[in-house]
Amino acid sequence: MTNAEIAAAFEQVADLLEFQGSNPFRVRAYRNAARTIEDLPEPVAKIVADPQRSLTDFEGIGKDLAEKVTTLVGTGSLPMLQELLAEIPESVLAILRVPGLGPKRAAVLYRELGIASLDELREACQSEKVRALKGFGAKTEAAILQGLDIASEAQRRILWAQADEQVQAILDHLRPCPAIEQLQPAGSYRRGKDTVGDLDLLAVAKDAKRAMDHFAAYPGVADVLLRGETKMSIRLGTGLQVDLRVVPAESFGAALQYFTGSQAHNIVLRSLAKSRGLKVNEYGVFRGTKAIAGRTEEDVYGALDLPCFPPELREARREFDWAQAGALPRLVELGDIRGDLHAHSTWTDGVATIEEMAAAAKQRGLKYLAITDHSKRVAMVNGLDAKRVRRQWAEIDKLNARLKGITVLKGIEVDILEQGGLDLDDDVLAEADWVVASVHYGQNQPREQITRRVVEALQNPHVSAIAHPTGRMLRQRRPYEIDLEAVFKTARDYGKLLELNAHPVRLDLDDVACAAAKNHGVLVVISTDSHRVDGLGAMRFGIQQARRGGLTKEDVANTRTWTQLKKIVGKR
DNA sequence: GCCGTTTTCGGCCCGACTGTTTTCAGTCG
Repeated sequence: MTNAEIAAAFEQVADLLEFQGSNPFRVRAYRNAARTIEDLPEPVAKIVADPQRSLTDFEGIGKDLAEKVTTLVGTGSLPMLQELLAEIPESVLAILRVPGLGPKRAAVLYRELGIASLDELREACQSEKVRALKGFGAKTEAAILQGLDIASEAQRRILWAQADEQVQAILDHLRPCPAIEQLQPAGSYRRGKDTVGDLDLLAVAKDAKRAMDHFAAYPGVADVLLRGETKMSIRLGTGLQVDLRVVPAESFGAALQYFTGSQAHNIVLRSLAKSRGLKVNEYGVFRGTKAIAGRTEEDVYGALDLPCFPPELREARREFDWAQAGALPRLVELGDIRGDLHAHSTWTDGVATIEEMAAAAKQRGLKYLAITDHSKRVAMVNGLDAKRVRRQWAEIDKLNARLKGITVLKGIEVDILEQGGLDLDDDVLAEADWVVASVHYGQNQPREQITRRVVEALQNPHVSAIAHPTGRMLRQRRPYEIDLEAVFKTARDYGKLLELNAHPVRLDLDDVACAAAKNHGVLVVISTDSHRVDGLGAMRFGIQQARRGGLTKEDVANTRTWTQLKKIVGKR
């Protein structure tokens, strides 16, 4: 069983227990354990199999949950979960996803009216049976019906890049408002999560009412969900929910800290404060009733003797341990990047010439750019055979002779063939500065076969890196199945790199995988896989993920000069 | 169910908003 599957089982247990009205802290214990396991940089099965190690060493996993994990790994199922499912139909869990309905009310609906599915819920609301229940009323009934519509509207998380567009548009709308003095987006958007569920905006305003009126007048607003003194929620026509909070200037830092989250990070922070006789809320840090911090985030963390964590690290993973040890990693930054090592040109499916790409890279301050067009197997895009790639490289040599301030590397994105092996002969690859290998075909093969192909490619002396190693290549396609553990191990043993493809919809090496690579001592290379000049701008998406994975400048290969880098990958 | 510079019991983050209440429970983040 994979970590994700084990985590999902625990999440389901938590949902069911919550529905049953169990001790909320017990529910939280299951959710915490699910998170811990999901974030683990190695397969939990490996830890279980190792007699030297114990699952209870991990945060939030005690004796009981360690046993349950062992059961799940060994048998693939969990008796406790089966028992819960025998008592409660799985379909009721969908009801918990309806906005405004939590475990308490869902349980009343199930107990009093036998409602066990979304369809039954809609039916009961429409026939006005729900309003008769104690604690419910006509307004609640209407709210549930509206919530049902939202739930069925595939209300899923959107990609960070899509959220970014909407954030910028809203900020542009809000900034001219004279009542607003400070404005800052928070939430998972600020933490740079690969996907965003809703947006949180934070403002300091002379006049909260005017600020909210201005917010409500944003042309993209479809619906005002709620509006109070300090908080207002709207839903955009795009389906995205946006919350605006108005806070006093002396609380701005505390509010920014609080609304940036994550929730798990805040829980740890507040517990820590409590153990020191302090209280943290969105208005500040308090000793008794006296505020001792709140204006800036630095003050808030500082009052607790903590460094101001970069938002990307605030996930209650390891940041508090790092801070305690005084060893918070200095995360990689966009400015550290010296070169881009995956780009296409008009020779295959790119839309810009090599020279145009090089000029754009130089303009972005890069010192080198590898042109890695496809090899011949990708016939659809006129992939390069030995003859054409050599012609391209001769042209790059000529180009380099007249370019100043940037070096174009002679690269290739060589296909890892279905039956194994690479799409170009070793004598050709040997002439390249930079070789990325990737799986484009045979993605439905069994896990062992794909793993073998990639591992074999990593063992080829001419290969520099594997592109999209987790197989998350296209948004709409399911990633291929691969034994990442084996890939990390081989990459480490052979001194090869794994590529974090920074395309906004192709986040192939996510934050957890980045952390795992680091854990295995494997360097990551962040590349944009650009097919056009503005594609080079996607580097920032990759940086975000790498930062979330705790990667420093040293963990990312393309922060090196090309001279340093080619020693790492053993090129001439 | 986890956890321990108040350690094996008794805690577990904290506040805003809403609707149905007549002082508060439920939900959300």
